[in-house]
Amino acid sequence: MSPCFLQVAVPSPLQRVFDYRAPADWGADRLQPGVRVRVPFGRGEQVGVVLAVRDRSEVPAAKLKTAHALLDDIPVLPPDLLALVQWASRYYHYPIGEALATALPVLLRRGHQGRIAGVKEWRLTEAGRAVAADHLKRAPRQLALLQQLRRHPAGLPREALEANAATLRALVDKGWVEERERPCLEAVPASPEPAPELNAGQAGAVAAVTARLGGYGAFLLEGVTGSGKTEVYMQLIAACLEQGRQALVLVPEIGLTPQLVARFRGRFTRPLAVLHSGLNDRERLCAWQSAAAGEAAVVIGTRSAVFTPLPRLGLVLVDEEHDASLKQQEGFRYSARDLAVWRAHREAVPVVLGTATPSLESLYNVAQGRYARLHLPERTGSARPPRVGLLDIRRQPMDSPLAPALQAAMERHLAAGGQVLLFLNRRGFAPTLLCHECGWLADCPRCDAHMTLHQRAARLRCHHCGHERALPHQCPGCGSPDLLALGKGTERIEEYLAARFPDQETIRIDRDTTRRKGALEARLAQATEGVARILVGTQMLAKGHHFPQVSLVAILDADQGLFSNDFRAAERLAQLIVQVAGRAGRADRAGEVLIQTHHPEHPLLQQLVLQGYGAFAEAALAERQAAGFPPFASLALLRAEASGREPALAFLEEARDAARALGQAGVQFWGPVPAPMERRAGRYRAQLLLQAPERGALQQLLDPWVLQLEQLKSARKVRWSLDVDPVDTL
DNA sequence: AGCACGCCGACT
DNA sequence: GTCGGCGTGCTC
Repeated sequence: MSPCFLQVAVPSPLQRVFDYRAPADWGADRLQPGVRVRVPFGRGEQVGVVLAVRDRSEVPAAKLKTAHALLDDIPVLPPDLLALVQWASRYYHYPIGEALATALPVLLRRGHQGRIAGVKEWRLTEAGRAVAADHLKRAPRQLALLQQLRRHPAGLPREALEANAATLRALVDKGWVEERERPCLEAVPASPEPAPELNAGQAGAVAAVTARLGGYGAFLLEGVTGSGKTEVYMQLIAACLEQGRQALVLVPEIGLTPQLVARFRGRFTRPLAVLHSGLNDRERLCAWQSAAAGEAAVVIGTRSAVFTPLPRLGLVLVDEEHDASLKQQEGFRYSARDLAVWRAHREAVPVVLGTATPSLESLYNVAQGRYARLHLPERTGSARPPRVGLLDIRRQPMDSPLAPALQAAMERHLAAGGQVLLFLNRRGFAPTLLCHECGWLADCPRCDAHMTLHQRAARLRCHHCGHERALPHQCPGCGSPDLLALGKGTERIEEYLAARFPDQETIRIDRDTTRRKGALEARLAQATEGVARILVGTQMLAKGHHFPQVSLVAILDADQGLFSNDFRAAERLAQLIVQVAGRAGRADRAGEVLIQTHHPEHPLLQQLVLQGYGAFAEAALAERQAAGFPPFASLALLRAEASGREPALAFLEEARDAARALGQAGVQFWGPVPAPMERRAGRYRAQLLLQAPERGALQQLLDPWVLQLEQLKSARKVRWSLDVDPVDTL
């Protein structure tokens, strides 16, 4: 029997794999790519994934070690998925061992073996449900836990319980609370919701994609808010399930709401698994395994769900394909959308990218004939598109954050029984605090940024590093009590509304008011029910939620997005405006959208308002082409941060020189330059941008370059990362 | 990245 | 005389 060598990807920041001897008694049939092994590494032990099994190794025998344990009988990653992660590792130039570790559920990368059948949950017993509250008058903690469990009769996992071990113990000893195991796949509905009739656009889209089931095809499904994209998704999934295959659905974090899951779950007679960031390790692995075992027929999840093994994959859907959150912004910086397309191609299944506001990349792919465009032109039912208007706020009175015309519109809509949604992408009371006497500004000591004033909390907070301090009563510089809150945030709008519309209930939805678990759901429910007539909030309010009574939407400050250094800022602003506008007038009353700006003549706003997103996108694409920016060029951004400015810049300069020395034609270098906010959380940041008209030229440079970067002496003093296809260059 | 080994300043 | 600073070398 010839000796057996394993090529193993070990989690380490090295762009390399490591060879090990396999013990002679390991069955050759179990040794396949994709199985995990426990191996000695350095002076410790690591869990790695076997990439190849060979009968020889180039590594000198003296250096070779023997693997310790084989953890899987069958590959934890099937060949298709292993290929996906390996491709992504090469494309994004992220070490294969770490890339695999990112793709696997935490428990698997720690070496967990065996199937997880269910997740442990705590719930009230019969006796616990019967107990009267006054039994626990002297034990407020126990009472609180009891009441929490009453609100969640289905049970809660341990970490969701607002109770310490002693409190829980006390209630268990009384026989009021018990632990039980719940299967992680929920029972399917006995009588699923019937599929509604489709309009012509929806039916055409469903027909086009179903015709391609069983082979690769990429589709851009473009439909305004309310045009019924979700229904198209569900009927496509139904067609896929009918063929006995599985469907993968990727959604942005913020869009994966309990309502959406419930809607999907209610429609199919096959089990659905959900993968999102709120799961604990056991829940995540359980869902993952049920997908890998072929039991879950539909997997719906956020970007990391693109790595879920699905033995009978038949369809891939990516919702809100333009959304920046589909790109991981740290560590393994992959685009879940782009990997979804690659995966669909490899596994020969259709992929559908859905959105109301396509990314310019996807529109370009349509123009190139790589994606087929499916259009849902109409809103379902009798809903009509909203009227959109620009509000010139130059020379408006400064004492109100809302232009008189907006206030009048609000009164009109409120009187007519509509809800009003005010959108401002800035939380807190005011962006900063200024001393009227000496000009002192509340700056963050650790960042090149102002601290935001939070009135109710009476704190100054840095939104970039989390640094906090008490709100000063006098200027720390000159002692003057004359401190001015500069600018406006959502909290200040809320305060203003309370004074201006005292009879209307207002609800604020931003990260500050929804930090507590379940708070977002509670507030959204309040908003949907319509008790609150005025809704004010940030981004969170713009995405995915249906407020049927909202008839007026206002964007309070469109100017932030108009003059950013980032080449994608205009695209983002346009998408945001369209998404926010989609919140208006969903039912049968026509909605109204008002955009406050100091630049009503700005071509971007003009184009968007007068001609719509399509015309905007066309113009933006022409600009990108002229400037040589994506999708007409490929970018990579090398970032560095260090304790001082110099080491970061020195590393990037050395990196740039090394790249130039590689002599790859067709790649331009911009920088290095200090990052737009150079100091953040006490660290100095800088970046070097690589731009290439041809993707291939960039990749050919990156391959050898990244290996050299690891060797640079100046790299020791910095933390660096490479971002291929960055979504923001800031 | 960790974590070793390896040479020069202020301390029990 | 040591404890420990972080410079550079390695991980099959």
